[in-house]
Amino acid sequence: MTSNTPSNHDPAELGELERDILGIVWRLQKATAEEVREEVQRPLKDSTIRTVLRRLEEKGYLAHSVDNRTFIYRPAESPQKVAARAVQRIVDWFCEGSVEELLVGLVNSKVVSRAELERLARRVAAAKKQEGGKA
Amino acid sequence: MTSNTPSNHDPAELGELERDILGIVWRLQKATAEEVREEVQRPLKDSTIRTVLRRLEEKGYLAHSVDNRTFIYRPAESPQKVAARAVQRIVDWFCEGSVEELLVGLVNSKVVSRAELERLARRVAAAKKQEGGKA
DNA sequence: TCTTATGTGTTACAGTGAGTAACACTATGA
DNA sequence: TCATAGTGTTACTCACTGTAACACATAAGA
Repeated sequence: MTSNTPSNHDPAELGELERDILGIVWRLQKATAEEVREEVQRPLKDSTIRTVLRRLEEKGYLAHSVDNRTFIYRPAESPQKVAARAVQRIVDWFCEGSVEELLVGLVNSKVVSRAELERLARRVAAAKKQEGGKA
Repeated sequence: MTSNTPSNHDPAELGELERDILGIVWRLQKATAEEVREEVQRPLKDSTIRTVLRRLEEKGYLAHSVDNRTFIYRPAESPQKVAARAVQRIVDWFCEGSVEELLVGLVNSKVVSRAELERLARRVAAAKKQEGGKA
């Protein structure tokens, strides 16, 4: 078993380095500590990278498998899923659970453009038709 | 001047108590420390409440006016705006800046239902027509 | 087989932020 | 003038994050 705390933690509560490293693993899809270290901007010791990777796994964001005694880390969840959970939290905390409120705010704040939202809605609607309404 | 750091801080980085109290002020629209204390579930000392209120103001979430030497706190920004900023951060961090990715994730994770998104898009489109495309 | 890389496990320490609160000070009303 | 209600200041603890050293194991080469 490699995953620990499934979706208990809050992605927004990650530190900056943790986010960076998580992002790197997401980008590379899978990575060893060494590979991550090559990607990270800051000059960090190997043990630092490994500590962060381990913590990310403890928090449920990563999982690892062992290839010939080398740890290969991979995302335990898709970025989309993690992001969605983060948004869910935001909705709960800041919008009293109303997604509409949130989305209206997103549009008003230009995070999402109206056109974007429309396009997206159409796209989603189309997808629904195709899939026949499954998840 | 009562507002300090306009939108510099990250709403997701608030602690639990801070979020609670911010939520209370948002709900009440305006509140004194005493009023907040009555709303908070935990039995907290007055000074605790006031410390948190002050910190929230320092962080730019609240502003206060003085009514007869009593502080009256009010939101410095709408919840929607704060939430939108929080979402923006999430998009930047977890979706490589792609809102589409995020929204697709939201739908897939059932945070937003397809119908909801469609409705919303229509609503937004309608609003756009009325307002003539202003912010 | 002995040694050397290479990689992991464990442990630690400093800085920061949040939760929590005491205490001192001030002004207002009785 | 005295108590009450409110603010300003300061502080302490805990958890988390960034950062890393060091010890241990094991595969590969001499």
